[in-house]
Amino acid sequence: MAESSSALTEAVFYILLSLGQPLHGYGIMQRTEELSGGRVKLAAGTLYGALTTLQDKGWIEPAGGEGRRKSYRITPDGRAAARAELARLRELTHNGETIIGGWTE
Amino acid sequence: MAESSSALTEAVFYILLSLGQPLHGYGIMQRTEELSGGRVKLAAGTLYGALTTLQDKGWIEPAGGEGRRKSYRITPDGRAAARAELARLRELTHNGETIIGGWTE
DNA sequence: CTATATACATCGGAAACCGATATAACGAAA
DNA sequence: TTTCGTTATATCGGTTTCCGATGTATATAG
Repeated sequence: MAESSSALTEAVFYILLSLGQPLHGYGIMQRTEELSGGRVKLAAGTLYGALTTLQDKGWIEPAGGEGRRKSYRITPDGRAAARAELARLRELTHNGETIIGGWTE
Repeated sequence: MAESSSALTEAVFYILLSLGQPLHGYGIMQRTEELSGGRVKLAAGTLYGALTTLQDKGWIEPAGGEGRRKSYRITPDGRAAARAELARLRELTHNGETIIGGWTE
């Protein structure tokens, strides 16, 4: 790939989408499954690994936590990354529609 | 992720889109860059690795080759995979628009 | 003749995902 | 009250995929 707006993985995109409001890890799992209509189920390893990576990137940050839960919130950089990804997805979808639309039918 | 329609990488999606007509490896590189408006540039390792993987999956197949070029064509399974990916992209784009559209603004 | 573009291929390293495993607290049912 | 399912976080090893570098070779343009 190697380009300006590098692709986000589906897991990361849904994690960011899930954090419109502060939410804890397990809640992100559930919200992702809900948002995707049950299609995307984050594995524990994927989620908690990504939470660390995303904090290192500054796209999410801790937002306190009640009891044993650890909540996170999305940062401005995180929102920017999600918007950039949406733009990439739109372009990709558009290209796919144009080209695949011209196949046999 | 772990789901019914597993995500294709951008590299693989563009390789499939490039093969509307039989084309050789290097041509796929160029066509991908062209189709993506210069944004996606396939690294050699990515391309030739993916060509092997995609043949193993039965999504592309050899289509002869003039001289030192090796051409490939997409198979019906390959087309199905591209269409499934397009559906996934549409859903993802739609979800992204809905949710991100509700942010700050 | 030499540099650039074409063309294929492999290698090692880095990400990212997954499933399994571990730990632990909670609430409900038996 | 004990046991089971859910909530909740975390780590580990293995697999896949990508990337950039490197290698080889031919063709073409300057």
